[in-house]
Formats: sequence, structure tokens, C-alpha cells
Amino acid sequence: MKKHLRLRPTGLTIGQIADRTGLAVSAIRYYEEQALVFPDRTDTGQRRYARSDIRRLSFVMITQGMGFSIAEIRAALQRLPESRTPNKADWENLSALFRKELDARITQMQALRDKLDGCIGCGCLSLTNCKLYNKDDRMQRRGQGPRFLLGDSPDSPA
Amino acid sequence: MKKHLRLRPTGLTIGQIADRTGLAVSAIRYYEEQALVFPDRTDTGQRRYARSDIRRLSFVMITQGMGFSIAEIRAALQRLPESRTPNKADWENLSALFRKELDARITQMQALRDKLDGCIGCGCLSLTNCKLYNKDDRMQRRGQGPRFLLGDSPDSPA
DNA sequence: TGTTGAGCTCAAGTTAACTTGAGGAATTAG
DNA sequence: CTAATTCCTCAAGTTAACTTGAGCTCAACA
Repeated sequence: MKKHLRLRPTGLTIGQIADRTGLAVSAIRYYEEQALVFPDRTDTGQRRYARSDIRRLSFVMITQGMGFSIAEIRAALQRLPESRTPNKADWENLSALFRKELDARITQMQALRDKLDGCIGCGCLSLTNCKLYNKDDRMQRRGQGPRFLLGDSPDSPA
Repeated sequence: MKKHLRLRPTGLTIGQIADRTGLAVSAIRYYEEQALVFPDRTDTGQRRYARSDIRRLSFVMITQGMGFSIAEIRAALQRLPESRTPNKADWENLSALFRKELDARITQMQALRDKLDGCIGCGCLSLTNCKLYNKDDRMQRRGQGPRFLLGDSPDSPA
């Protein structure tokens, strides 16, 4: 009693990916524009995603939630193998990278927090020689300024 | 040998404030628009700042460096006394507030980091039931979404 | 006194990360 | 087969936090 004999759905539609990840369809298209995912297309031009793209997009969401920019995430994702579907070990390697960065950020925030108390009422807020003003201490805002490790890591091609 | 008998400079010009804080003149004007500082004006319309505004702006820079938004910082600054120049204790109270928030953010980041390892390779990245996807865990981006404590603190007027 | 350098206002541009909308084609449900 | 969805592209809008530029006034100095 086969219905229409559709020989495999070829992949997931953008709507299905949106449902599975919780992302908006527009966001998923945007991520493609930003080179975070590379769905193929049907002959009529519709996007078709692999199951593994769910994981990929989830990773994007998680790391974004950690405060990383799309540029940083893209740079990281480029370390995944292109020729095959990334496996558990691949993802773990990538995660280790983010863990390191996260650790660094936490350390930085703790330092900032610890200095706040000592510094805020002491007069050095005039900035001339306030330790809080060592600009290395300041957290970065959105993707600008000296960037985090992830963009230009030691063993990336160039 | 008095020169011109200028009876007190009345306050600092915006350029002087820019020099002292390292902020751009345009940024200082913007902060006024955002109600972070309230300089008075000369009869010809030029801004004149009090010395204490240096500290105020420094505080803005520092807390921004910690990742707080202008809206959050404005809300916090509103707790300073309006009738008199804030003293050391005033600033310390304010700092305590930020310290708390910073602690909370650090804790949140640590939790996120700790879950990353356990979660990333385990299959739960399909998100259906991944702990990383408890949305309370995610760091907020720029001033949107559920906001941090500072906007609506328990003992603010309403 | 005159000419620079500072200031002023207001409008528009900038970046990140998306969303919204217009106008049209393809898929799916009944 | 037709109507309702879904999808597509491309342009423009959105928010935060500023910067840049035009056009003009004001202050400081020789």
C-alpha cells in the first residue's frame, strides 16, 4: 500500500529545520548568507538540509548564546572536515576551543569584578592611572576591536 | 598681574572632558542624549561639565566594558542622589550592584562552560532535550530579552 | 580685528544580526 | 484541479551605540 512512492525526501526543508532548531526561517537563510551552513538545492531552487545541519545550527545557537559573534563561529566551523559529516570527535575538538575561550572570558570578568571594589571609590576613577582602565581588561563588545583567539588561531591556514 | 580676570571657568568644556576621559566628543554628546550626563550650558549654548562628571563618565566606560548596556547603566545612575554630588559611599553602593550582576554572569558562564563538554558530543545537540537549551542558561545579547536586575530593582520608586 | 580652532545642531551613515515586506513560483491538502 | 501553504529573492527596516558631515556660531589668540 505504498502511497506515492517518493524515493527519499532528499533532505529537510528550511521549515523543518526551523521547527527542529527553533530558529526563524529568516535566521536560517541569514546564516547561509553568513556561510555557517551550506544546504543544497532542489532543481526548483528550494533548500534541502542534511540532518547533521541541525547539529551545526544548534552549535551556532549555543555558541552565540555564549556571546560569540557569527564571524568567530564561522571561523571555528571552518575547522570541521568538509569532505565528511563531522563526527563526535570533531565536535568535541571544536567545543574544547570554545571552552578555552569561555574560560578566558570568565577569568577576565572575575578580574574586572575584583578590581571594581577596590577601585570604584578610591579616586582613581579619574582614570589617569586606574587599573580598571588598562584596556586589556575591558570586555569586548560585539565583534569589534582586537578579536578573540578563534579567528586567527595558530594552526589555521593563514 | 592678573590676566583677564575670568571669575572661575564655570566648568569643563566638552573637549576637556574628552581629553580627561578618553571619550570622543561625539560619544559624550551621545551620552547626554541618552541621559547619562547632564551638563549645563553657557549663555551661548556651550556645554559645561562638573568635575564629578569625569567620574560619572568613567563609570559609564567601565560598566560598559563589563558588558552592560546604556539602558542598564542609566537605570543604575538614576540611583545616585540628584541633589548633591555623589560621594564615595554613593559610588560604592552602585558598584556593589554591578558586582552582584557580574557575579551572576560569571556563574552563568561557568555553568554554560561546564555543560558544553558533557553535552556537545552526546547527541543531545538535536536540542529536543539538551540542557544547554534551557533558555535561562543562555547569555543575553545586547540589551534585549529578559533584562538584568539593574533595570527594575526591588527598591526603586516604580 | 581677523582668522583659526572649538562648539553646536541635525541628518544620515555604520556594524551586527536579524526581521519584514513585496512580488512570484512551487508544493501540498482536499 | 484549485486553494492554501511554503519557499524564493531582493530590498529595506530595526536596535544599539556611535561616527561623520554639512552648515553655522563662538571663543581664543596675535
